[in-house]
Amino acid sequence: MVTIKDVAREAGVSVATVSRVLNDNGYVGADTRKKVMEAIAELNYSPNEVARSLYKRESRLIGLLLPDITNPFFPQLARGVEDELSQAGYRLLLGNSDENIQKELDYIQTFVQNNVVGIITATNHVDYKIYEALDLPLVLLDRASENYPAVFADGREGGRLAAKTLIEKGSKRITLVKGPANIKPAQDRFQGAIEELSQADVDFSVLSTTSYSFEEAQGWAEELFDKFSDTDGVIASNDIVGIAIVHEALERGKRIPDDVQIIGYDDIPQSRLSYPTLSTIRQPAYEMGREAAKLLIRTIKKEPGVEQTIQMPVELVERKTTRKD
Amino acid sequence: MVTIKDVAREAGVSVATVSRVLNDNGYVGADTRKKVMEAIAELNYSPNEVARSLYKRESRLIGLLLPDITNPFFPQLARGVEDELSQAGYRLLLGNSDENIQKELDYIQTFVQNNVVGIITATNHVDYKIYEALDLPLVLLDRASENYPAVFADGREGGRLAAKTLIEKGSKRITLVKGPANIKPAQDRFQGAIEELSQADVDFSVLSTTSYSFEEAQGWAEELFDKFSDTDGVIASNDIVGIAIVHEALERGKRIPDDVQIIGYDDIPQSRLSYPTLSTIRQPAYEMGREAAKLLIRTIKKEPGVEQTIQMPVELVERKTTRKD
DNA sequence: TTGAAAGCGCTACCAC
DNA sequence: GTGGTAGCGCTTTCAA
Repeated sequence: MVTIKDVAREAGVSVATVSRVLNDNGYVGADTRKKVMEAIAELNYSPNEVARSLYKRESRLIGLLLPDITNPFFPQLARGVEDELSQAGYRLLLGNSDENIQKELDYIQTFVQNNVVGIITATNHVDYKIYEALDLPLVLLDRASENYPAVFADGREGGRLAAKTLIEKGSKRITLVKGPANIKPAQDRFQGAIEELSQADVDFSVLSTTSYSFEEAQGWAEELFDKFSDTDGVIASNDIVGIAIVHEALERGKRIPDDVQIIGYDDIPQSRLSYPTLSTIRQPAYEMGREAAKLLIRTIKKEPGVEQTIQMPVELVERKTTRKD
Repeated sequence: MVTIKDVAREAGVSVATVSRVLNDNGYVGADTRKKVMEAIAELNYSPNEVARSLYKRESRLIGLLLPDITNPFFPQLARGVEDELSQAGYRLLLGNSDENIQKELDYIQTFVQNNVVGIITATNHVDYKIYEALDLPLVLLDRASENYPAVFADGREGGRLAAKTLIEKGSKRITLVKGPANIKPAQDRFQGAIEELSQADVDFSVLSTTSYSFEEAQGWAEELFDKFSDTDGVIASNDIVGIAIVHEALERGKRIPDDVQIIGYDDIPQSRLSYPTLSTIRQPAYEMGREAAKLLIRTIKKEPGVEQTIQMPVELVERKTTRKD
């Protein structure tokens, strides 16, 4: 490993001087600077971040905590976060919590042990006690909060929009799929949909589900049509479940959208590849990730007047599982 | 921040002693140990990994370099890696390279700067010059190599299997979709398919594509049926493209699998949610991730006789886009 | 069985 | 403008 000492020796100056040119602060004579630069290039030196981090008590690392990168909504978030962060010179320490509190605690702890300068968490099972004690910039992603900066989409409005869409397009016996109870955003969109459905002149029923997983989605879809075989409009808890429902409807010989309309939630990339393509409520996941990263960077830099909360717009994406008018 | 000094003071011992109980080495009297443990608990102390890392010149961090987490094949790999690694007490520094050599170099450099103890890379655009100079355990994931430990699935065999399947099930005018030229595994499976097709008594044609992205998949599918409208069997370059092709075939009024059979590659989770469900060649992505992590850990620990290379089996998953016999 | 102290690579303060 | 050096939190000799 080549260290600052080697560079100093090579350039015939002191380590202090090398450090100055490295960090571009303090006075350094033009030719001294040149010598140092040459030595750096010559030795192919790059500073040890660990030593820096130790001294300055802060790294260029940021912790990102996700429920499960395997759920196609999260890679988008993660990518948005990374793209913004890496551009600003930060690197990502990644953890998947599976909404398991112990894993979450473990990751938070190692984030701290590694001197991260901030944390972004998209976890729902948040135990505020840890976060409270955390003396670190924190931003919540895909989750609202009164206590922390947060970036999230308007779930309630999204739920309303989904319901309104099906109602306007003529569904009369709507089935609303309720996502996992412990996932806050799932409940928000559920509430929004309920509000809208309650005010309208339609029958509706609710199917309770406890997961978003690919493995189980098919099961929920079957259960749905077993229980509510005559439904003519389904509001899915997310796109995975929505795609599974489309699939199952076709399997049972229903015509989409004539016999049954289906609307998803999230707008994951594969929704436009389903057949028929899935109408859905879009959350701008990638942009949410970017915004969260920007917000975090601003709070790290202690910029004044940083908004506590960014609510991203939700949007109807009309494709082929809803009727044309 | 509570440091080892605080603990030492609280316990009435020296920092050396605290360090000894922390690392469980050297002699420590039973009651001294007890006092220290109590102080640690009392102060809720956990050691600063950065300081440790600096002194020992190695961290508990591992760098993971991926082309793009947004491509659904990679979250599975990543999750496998993480599950295995975190269990062994390692944490993940994550980077997406987009197959861009500069990003790759940047990430590698910061991995090194942060004292990672090893690197796993699933990048194809590998510039061996950097890796050669790297004095660090490295394992290649989803990529074969003679020079480095690697975990990958048998692409050639997979390609063969895909072709053989379509041939056996009666396709006579097969279209083979060739994946991006710079992606090694894509070429392996392509070669395997070519081999098999060449030996068989069928016509076939090749469609060249340059990406795996969701955005463009639809375009490839359209191009395919525009150019080869009478094809009765398609070997897709991966499942994303496969799903897009299924979609487009249906759109054009073709019956699947009667008019055209389609076989994908990877077995990403959403393949079983497509309609009809996609027959495909499965790569055990999650397990590949785990194996890569295990392999890395073993080489880090310098265990003797570590295999240089692990080839994972590839497997036909028959679903609804191929005929039943 | 324990403590003192050097030193990991770097930054920042204080002299000159 | 530049160099010497203390010190970031920890581990590991070396002595006692």
